Amino acid sequence: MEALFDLPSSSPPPRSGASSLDDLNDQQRRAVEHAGSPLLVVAGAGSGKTRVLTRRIGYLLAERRVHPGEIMAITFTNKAAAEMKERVVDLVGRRANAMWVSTFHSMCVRILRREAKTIGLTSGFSIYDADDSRRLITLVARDLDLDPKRYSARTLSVHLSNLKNELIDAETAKANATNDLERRVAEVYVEYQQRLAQANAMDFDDLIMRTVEMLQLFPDVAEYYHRRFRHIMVDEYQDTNHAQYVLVRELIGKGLPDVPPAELCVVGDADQSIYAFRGATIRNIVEFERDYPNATTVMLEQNYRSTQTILDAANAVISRNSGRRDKRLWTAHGQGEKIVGYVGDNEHDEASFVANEIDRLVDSGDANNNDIAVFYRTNNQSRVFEEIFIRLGLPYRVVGGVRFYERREVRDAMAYLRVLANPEDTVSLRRILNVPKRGIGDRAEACVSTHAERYRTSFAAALRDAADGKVAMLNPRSQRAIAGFVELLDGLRRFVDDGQDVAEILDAVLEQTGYRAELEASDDPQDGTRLENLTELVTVAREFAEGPGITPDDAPPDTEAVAVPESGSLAAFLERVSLVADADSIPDGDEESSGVVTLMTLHTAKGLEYPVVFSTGWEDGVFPHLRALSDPVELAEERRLAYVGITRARERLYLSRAIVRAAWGQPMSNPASRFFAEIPADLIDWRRTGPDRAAPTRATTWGGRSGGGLGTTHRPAPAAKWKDTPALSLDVGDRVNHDKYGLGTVVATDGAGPRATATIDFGSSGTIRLMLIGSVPLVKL
DNA sequence: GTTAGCTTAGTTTTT
DNA sequence: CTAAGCTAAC
Repeated sequence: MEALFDLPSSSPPPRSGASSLDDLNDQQRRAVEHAGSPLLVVAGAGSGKTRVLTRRIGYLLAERRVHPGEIMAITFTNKAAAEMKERVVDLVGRRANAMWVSTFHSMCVRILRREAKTIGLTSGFSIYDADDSRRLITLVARDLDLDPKRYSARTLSVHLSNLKNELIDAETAKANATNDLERRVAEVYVEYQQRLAQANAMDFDDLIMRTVEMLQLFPDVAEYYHRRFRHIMVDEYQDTNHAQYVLVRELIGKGLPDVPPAELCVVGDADQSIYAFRGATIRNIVEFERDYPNATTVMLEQNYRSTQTILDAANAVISRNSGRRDKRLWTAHGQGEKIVGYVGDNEHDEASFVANEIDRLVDSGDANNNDIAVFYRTNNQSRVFEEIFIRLGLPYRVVGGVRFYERREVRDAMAYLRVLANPEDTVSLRRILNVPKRGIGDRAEACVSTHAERYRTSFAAALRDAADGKVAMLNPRSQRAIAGFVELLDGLRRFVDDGQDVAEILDAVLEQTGYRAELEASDDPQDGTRLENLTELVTVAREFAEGPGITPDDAPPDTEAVAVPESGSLAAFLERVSLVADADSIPDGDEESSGVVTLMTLHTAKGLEYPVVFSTGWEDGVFPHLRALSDPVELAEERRLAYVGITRARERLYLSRAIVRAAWGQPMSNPASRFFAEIPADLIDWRRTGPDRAAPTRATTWGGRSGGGLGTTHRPAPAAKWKDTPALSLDVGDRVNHDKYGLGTVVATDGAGPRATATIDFGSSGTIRLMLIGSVPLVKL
């Protein structure tokens, strides 16, 4: 949350010789100096890409006489944007503030608010996040009588998002639908967009799509931006989706007689693309040279972060992905320590190994807690680590998981604020209609909703009608409750009209709605935490309101009439919160967070680095994830995730797995991650390779890819496609032999395809549930 | 209209 | 196992 208040740091005087490039390597320097055609910087992990970006900006300003106002730099996170701006300010001073350095989304919001009139919007529109969007989809799907099993809000939401990421609008989707699912999705899409418009709201994907739409539809608007922005830079280009790709093209322009296309510089690493599941296309970076035929490419391969051992492991793993641009990271740092491997009997054993090892490293003075990070594939894996860390009194911090702004109580409070700012915000309005309980139940809500539909009016207007007794079938008790609610909102809105600050408004909301009182009266221990979170939110709001007068983008007052919300205002607060998820709460070694071990998913780890990294849960079915095992495309993405994980480590890397891990309450035995076999054996020092008693025979029928866990010699996995399913089809009663557990009898089977499992009685070795995926070291006798 | 108990379905998630 | 969503009884 701290990122909410990142202010431009008080600028030290510009360093003399801001444009001296002596401290850059040849490639970095080429990237900084390149001029005149589109530039792709392929920046391997740890190769100093942020440095190149900021220095390039500094160079543009100092040497090429570019005005800061002509530069737009786009990132994916607010944190990255704030960091970049800060570094440029350090380099060239305050005038850097005239640049636009922001995320795709906040840049679009800024443009959309400025041009709201052009496309028939009110500038105070709400921004719906995934949760809001899903709620609206649920409402729409229900109204369309869709079977919630076949068309879950989740599924629909994924499809809608994909369409928007491809810039396909509702009508086109409808016209092009070829099967039942597509037709249904298109129907939902059409209705959903209507409801969004009615609620004066946009979802995240709309922000991009509508900006593109506007630039394409209104050449004069586009021309304004073409004239203004002469340099466009995009960070993490491998994470852009199609819509963002087109947006960049539109911002650059095709060139006019007196306005050549803007100069483009993109930076990225296809090997670190791990967000394909959200629409990111590796294509954008891979095909850059085709998209921009006169483009220049610079490759940054020298790594300034890790030891050669770590880089060798990373190179070896990622080289298994096909169709990639070959790129080999190297360092001048030297070989360094071997990677430490560990095989635990179960996840608790694995976690205590990690904890003990951390203890040892800290005791011996090799590391501080805050030098250390523990990575895992999925959030639920953090639990075992937390348990043992608590037991041992090891200070830690979990990044991610349920985020502050996603907590129910915080969302409820924010929904009130949103309704106050945008009365038509239906999703927020319906969310708080009966929260806290005030006797407006499903039935009453349905009556109001029906009324709104019949009279083609908004839900908000229908609510007022209900309060006035104009809604059919509504019982007097509900009518009174609704009247009370409408009055409550009107009362609260007066605070807004009086120009009270966000904190005061929020406080009034919590007080007058009885939300706070309800939590205080509760004896549910969870409610205590909820109360704390709300207090925290009030604090956040207060700091925001009292913050020095800067606009949400840290932008200086624009000379043009820009519809940026007034600083510290309710609208500004809402915008900030909508566009900042607090993934920025990552401890970065400063006072507040020193001495704390950091736990996070591999995804969250991207862009970070730690002297000591524990990457855990290296098991087929966990990492790579079960859902990726049977799909080569998804498997390739998991491999990139492994690459990201490995390259986060500066000096020491630990890779571990557990033989048995509880999954959904049941113990599951997972084979070693196939990625183990992709790391040259001589890079790993196995601290433990499995149960001490085990001296199993290797089964060879399916390749025996038991990973390094057996401590056997490294054997490279065959390059391409593994048939993971059906690996082995078993029935109750079958006799089997397992590498580790020996002879057993199948007592139950469950699931099909990649999810098939068998519960097997191994006699003295116990009864264990196994996944029947390709690499399970099991043979049917 | 509310709530307790049941069923069901479970990656990752920068905005 | 756990959280969320739904049905059945207060």
